[in-house]
Amino acid sequence: MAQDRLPRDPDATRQRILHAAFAEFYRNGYQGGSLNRIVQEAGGTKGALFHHFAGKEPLGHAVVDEIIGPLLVQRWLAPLDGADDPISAIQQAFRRFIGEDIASGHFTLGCPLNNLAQEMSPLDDAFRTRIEGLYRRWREAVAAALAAGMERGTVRPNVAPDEVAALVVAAQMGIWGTGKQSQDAALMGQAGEAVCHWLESLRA
Amino acid sequence: MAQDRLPRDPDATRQRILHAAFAEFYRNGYQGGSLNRIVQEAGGTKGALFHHFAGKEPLGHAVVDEIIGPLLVQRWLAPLDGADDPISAIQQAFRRFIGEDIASGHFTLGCPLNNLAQEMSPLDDAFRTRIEGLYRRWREAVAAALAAGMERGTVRPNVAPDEVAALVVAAQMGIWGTGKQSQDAALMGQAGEAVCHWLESLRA
DNA sequence: ACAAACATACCGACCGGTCGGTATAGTGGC
DNA sequence: GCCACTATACCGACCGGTCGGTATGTTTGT
Repeated sequence: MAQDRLPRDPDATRQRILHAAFAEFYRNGYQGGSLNRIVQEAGGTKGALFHHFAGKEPLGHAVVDEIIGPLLVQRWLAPLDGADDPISAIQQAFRRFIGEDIASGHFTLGCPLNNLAQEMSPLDDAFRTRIEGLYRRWREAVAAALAAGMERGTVRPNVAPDEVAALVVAAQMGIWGTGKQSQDAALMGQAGEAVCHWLESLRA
Repeated sequence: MAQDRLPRDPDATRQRILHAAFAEFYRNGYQGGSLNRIVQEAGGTKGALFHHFAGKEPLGHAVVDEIIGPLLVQRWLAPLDGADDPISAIQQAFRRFIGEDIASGHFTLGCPLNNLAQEMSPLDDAFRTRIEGLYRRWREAVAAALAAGMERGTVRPNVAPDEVAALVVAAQMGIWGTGKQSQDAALMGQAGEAVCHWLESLRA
């Protein structure tokens, strides 16, 4: 049979499947996401998917570890690294990514990490633990940056870094959730501004 | 055949199915929720379910309208009615319901309204619109209470009620989402305290 | 150098099972 | 007797996952 197969490239195939899975789960959730649609979107087959991933669940874990995790670091953790003024850094991140997700229209799909977190946490502890690790790193990074800011004198001395970090992350969940639910960009922006005003009140 | 003869009571049957559906969707989501499990839990059959509801989607709508809606009113809207001091009323609601949901263990399942909102908003506009109506009422009630508080002199004059209301509701989503994700009651309580401290800063 | 032998990458038909939904028969209350 | 109500058997669609098989490297013996 004269099959015109694509030239072999296992890594690229794996990445195509992984990105298709991310998009499918982002749109339809993990439970609602279909492996058939994923392989179709990736231009591959079930055989290829099950060659690279042991099943739907390991595929979901790989999406968290290899796609969503790095995305979180890039968006929310990297800007805090060695920031003299953590409050401004957090404000800038909120304003920038709310703006970007509104511009791209992605805000109607919410936050990929939060989507998976809300769907899977009560159902599958392996998912929950993986996701919790990411959120914990996030909260710890915010708290550490605030504590450093208190040392440097850019953050009010009587704030509790852990408490503020818990609300910063919770607010991100809620704001992206608000955008996804309402599909109202202005409302999402309003909630973001409210966070920025609250953070402003924490300056030294 | 010796059937255990339940007395016929259509309204009670409908309510049993409705409450079983609420519990099933609360635990497994709408897409992951199974009609077979619902009728089993309700002690009924598919025939009874499809007699009282035209299908899964109308059943989901009824859960929102007849169960979740009243729950929202009772928890978050009623305490604001004619409150002289809206900030204290909101703080009390956060502290009370975080405490109740931790005590009951329900915090690991998140907020029923937010769960449905996050799952269904991008998938089904009929769901989204229904849920959005509830959230809009909530935000409007908070904003109105704050505006009234400004009139009475219990709220700082230079706050934007709409903005604060957007963050109050977003924070509720995020805090219940944090509890569901982390399954860490202390962390959820911490985030709640952070909201209360923020609200404190808005007093006149 | 070259082919046999093996490992990897991929294909797509097919599996059992569950899903939401339907058709129809039986039953109790006005 | 009628009809709202409930029960049961059943449907096609789709699910995640499996499997036999094939095409494409890579290694190895001579």
